[in-house]
Amino acid sequence: MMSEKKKTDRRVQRTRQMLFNALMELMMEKNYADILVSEITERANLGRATFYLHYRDKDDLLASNIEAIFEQVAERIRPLFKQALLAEDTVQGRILFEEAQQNSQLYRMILSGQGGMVLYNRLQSRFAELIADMLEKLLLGGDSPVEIPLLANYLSGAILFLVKWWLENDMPRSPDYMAAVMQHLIRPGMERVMLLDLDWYEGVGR
Amino acid sequence: MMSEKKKTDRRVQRTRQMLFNALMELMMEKNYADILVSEITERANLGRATFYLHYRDKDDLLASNIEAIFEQVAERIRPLFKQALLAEDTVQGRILFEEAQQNSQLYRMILSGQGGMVLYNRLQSRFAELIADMLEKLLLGGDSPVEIPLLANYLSGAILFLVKWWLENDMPRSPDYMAAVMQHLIRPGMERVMLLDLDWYEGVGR
Amino acid sequence: MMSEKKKTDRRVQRTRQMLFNALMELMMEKNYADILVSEITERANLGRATFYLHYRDKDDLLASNIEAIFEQVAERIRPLFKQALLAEDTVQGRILFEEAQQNSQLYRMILSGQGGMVLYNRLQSRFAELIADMLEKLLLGGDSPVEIPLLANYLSGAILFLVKWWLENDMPRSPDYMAAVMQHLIRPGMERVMLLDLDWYEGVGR
Amino acid sequence: MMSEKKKTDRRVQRTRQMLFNALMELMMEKNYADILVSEITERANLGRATFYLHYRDKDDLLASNIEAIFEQVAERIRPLFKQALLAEDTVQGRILFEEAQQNSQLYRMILSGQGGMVLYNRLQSRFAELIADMLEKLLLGGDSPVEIPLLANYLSGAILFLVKWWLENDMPRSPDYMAAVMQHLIRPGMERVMLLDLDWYEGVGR
DNA sequence: TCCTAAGCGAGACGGTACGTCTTGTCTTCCA
DNA sequence: TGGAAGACAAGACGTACCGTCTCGCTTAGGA
Repeated sequence: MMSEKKKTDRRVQRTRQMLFNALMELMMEKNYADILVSEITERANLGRATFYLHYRDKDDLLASNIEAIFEQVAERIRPLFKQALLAEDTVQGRILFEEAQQNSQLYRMILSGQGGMVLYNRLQSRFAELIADMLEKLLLGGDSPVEIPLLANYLSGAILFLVKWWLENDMPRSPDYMAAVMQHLIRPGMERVMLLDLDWYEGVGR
Repeated sequence: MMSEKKKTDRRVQRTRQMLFNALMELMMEKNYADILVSEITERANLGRATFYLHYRDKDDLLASNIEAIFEQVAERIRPLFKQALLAEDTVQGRILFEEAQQNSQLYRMILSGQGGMVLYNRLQSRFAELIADMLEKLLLGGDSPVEIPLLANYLSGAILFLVKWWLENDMPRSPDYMAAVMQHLIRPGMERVMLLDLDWYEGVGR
Repeated sequence: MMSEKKKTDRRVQRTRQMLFNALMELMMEKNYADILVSEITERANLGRATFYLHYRDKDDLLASNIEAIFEQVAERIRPLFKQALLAEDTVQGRILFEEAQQNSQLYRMILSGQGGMVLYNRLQSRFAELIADMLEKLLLGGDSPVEIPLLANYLSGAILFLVKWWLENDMPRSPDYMAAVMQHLIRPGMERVMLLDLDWYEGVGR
Repeated sequence: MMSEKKKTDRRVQRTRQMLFNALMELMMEKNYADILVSEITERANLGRATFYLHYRDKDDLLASNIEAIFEQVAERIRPLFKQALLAEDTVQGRILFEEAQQNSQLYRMILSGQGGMVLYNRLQSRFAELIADMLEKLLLGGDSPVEIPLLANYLSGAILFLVKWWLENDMPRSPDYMAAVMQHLIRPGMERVMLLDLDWYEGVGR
């Protein structure tokens, strides 16, 4: 019936998975730019020609799997944003740093730029999207005095740089501590901005 | 007597300058990674061999001039931080966005990653250093409840992402507006954190 | 009982025939060396894997069928040699050129080298063998003053080059004419050599 | 002045010579078709990329040097043809076989087809040209009853196959002997053909 | 009539050579 | 002496073709 197709598909899927796994492994060890196709295939126990059967080049391999990666990451992170940033407690923030801790190698690789600009930019923009979604839900259709993308980018920069700094310095504080500081740094400003009224606009030549 | 030496030196300086200028021009046009040494020398009207007379490779050319670049940038930005972040008014912040506006091509190139991770990371860390310096001066030897590098990285992420978003979206707001929003977002949190007392530490398992 | 085998055999034979036909067709169109296995199987409406089910490679396909080809050619040519070279008339020689004319594409392909050196060499050596056989029969057990292989190679070179020239120049003369010239060129020398006596040997340091 | 150019030229010439020498060496050892570009450059102590700096591919290397080779060969052989084929004595013919003997490896490689069809065909056609030139000079402007290219091809086939047979059988006879047999085989026929008169044409439907 | 073994198509895969491209080194000459 | 010109080695790239393999489909014979 369709088992024929399925078997071939599975074999192909397995090959692609092995290639991507090899790439990810290598990205943990060295700069993305310094990784050779032959290193990838060697690590994946595949012939170099096989690589080109599936992907045009190294960037294609990354691009073709990057979204799946971020979908996983987003899946893990999304629930954290439900209340995380504006909540009284710091539970959600703590979970964020714990998540970073558990996959510290991955996040550090991406955030420190070892995975290349494409990966870095994709993580950053995906993160900003997640935050924007969250902000919109919080507003429940109400208008924000300041445009959401601006706020989302501010938040993503603030949070990511905190995580980056934390990971690059080998996590010198507890997730609890980081979450608390983050909360204190971010929430007051967000609350202030959300409450800005129209009068304020006039003064700054929007 | 030594005018001969001097002339030679000047000639060398001129050659190096032309190489770096060519690189900067090219970085405005395409990804750093895609720029060839031959493109640089061609644009500089020099032989390719001449390049290797002065620099080991493309990265060396960038690295050898990057600090000079950032010194200029820092020189322009440093005064802005004197009071910028904690001041009541938004004058300094406005000047920051105006600076970004005037050299928008350069900053956009760097912040969007077109100049490569090295340049991006160097800008980011240099920026964090500037902020850290400023914070230390503000404290006048007094202790900060939260370590300065953490705060400096938070601030640099927050500010740079705001600038990045602004430039990538073709500066949809006035520098005034951006400075005001930034001020509202950042200052309350900073004030809160600076006032944290020791009691607070106990709760979060430093 | 054996009809089972037979049917299978026939199917296999048909497949092999189609592969060889495809190869022969392609050899008429382009250099043997430039022909791809995939071109052969495509032309034969077979899968590429099927090719390797029957032959090791392209050379194997040719080698495995080449003898059959030459058997056919030899069958057609053999009778011509009965008296051809030493006869008074040129009937047999004319038939030779007529044969070449009828299969001009094939012979031209082989003789001009389009079929590769293997085919060319095989035709040449097979042709020399045919001539050697003929010479031996003519001698009826008597000794030749000059060794037969030498003569056979001389004759095969002389004849094949005449045919080759004729075909490559689009047969500018009639078979009659070619046969007559060939006769005049070859017969006197052959007669002379056949009549050489032992005295002659002494002078040339056999 | 021009010594600059000359030095570069010489270096290039030397590189090309080394490549060609390596190819010739390899052609003595194995089939032309089986020789790899990397084998050539390795033998020539050059990088593979350097090969492509000078030649498009293996065939180009051969083609670009083949004429020089044949010019040398022709230079050595041309004088032999002054009287060789129609003279009473066999001196010239003996010299031909002695030439073949001295460069037996080269001629055997070419004639047995190890050097590929291109080389074989080029030698054969160049040889026929030499003979045609010689025939024309012999006729001193007088007309030949049979067109010269036809005769030249007959002669080149006859002679080359004799040489080929002789070399492939490890020169079982003396050059003297071969020259004498060749003379006996060829001269009577050539004389006969040269004396053919017009009456003869009518019978064969030119 | 079914069933079973063979021929075959499809296509993934490892391997090898190709021809191209860019890099970094070197040498020779010129200004 | 600095720079231009350009030959060269090194080595990764992406492509092409090869020969091998596995997996099902088809089909023709024998049960």
